[in-house]
Amino acid sequence: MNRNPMGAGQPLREFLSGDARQLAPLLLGAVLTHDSRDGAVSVRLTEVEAYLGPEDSLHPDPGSHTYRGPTPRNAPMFGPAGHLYVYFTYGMHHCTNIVCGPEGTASALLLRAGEIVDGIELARHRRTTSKSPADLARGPARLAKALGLTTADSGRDALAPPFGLALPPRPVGQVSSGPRVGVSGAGGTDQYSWRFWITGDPTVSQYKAAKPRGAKPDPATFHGR
DNA sequence: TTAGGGATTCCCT
DNA sequence: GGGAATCCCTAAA
Repeated sequence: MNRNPMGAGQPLREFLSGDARQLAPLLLGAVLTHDSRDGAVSVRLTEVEAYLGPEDSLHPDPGSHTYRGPTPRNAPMFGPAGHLYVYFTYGMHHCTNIVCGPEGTASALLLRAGEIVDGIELARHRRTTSKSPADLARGPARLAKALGLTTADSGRDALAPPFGLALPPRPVGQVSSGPRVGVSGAGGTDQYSWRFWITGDPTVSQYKAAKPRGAKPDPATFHGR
């Protein structure tokens, strides 16, 4: 679980300094651990989404929090790779990103879903409403909840204790991709098919089209497992 | 200072 | 399948 597919000995942080869109499929199967006071929970990532920063003028990303430049909230995304960007949304949920790209750029991978591979009892305790193991981290806010992450963790280094990230020994088999979830406007179209998931994995989140507040989801745009 | 809306989830119908 | 819950961030006045 520690070998680096980009070459033996190359530091993980350098690996993460690459293009988020290329990193996304390689991060599938990686295990993120958070060792808190209550205990450790580890999640094997099964679904991620790439978000880019404003520095690439050829490919602006209107779906990204950094589209309009740096703000206090999104500051970690401009920092070094391997750090966490955690944000609060809908008045009640937290979502977790791993920052990618060289320092100064603002790309990241949103962790959309995963499989709990360690600390399942603690994860279940945190996720009071979820019944089946597959649902514990099925969805970005669920994943953040299972790992016990909040905005207090935003900007912290995911590669150092109490966190840890281990790449899979080899890239996972079949990977699917499609438009990002919940992103309204152009950033949610198939021009930005930057959502990647392990094909057929039962922990991949349910697809829901971005809701323009009052519109119906389009069945034609279904991109599930 | 305020209004608008959100990288969602859960419960109810 | 639809709607509520609920608060923070951002932009605009």
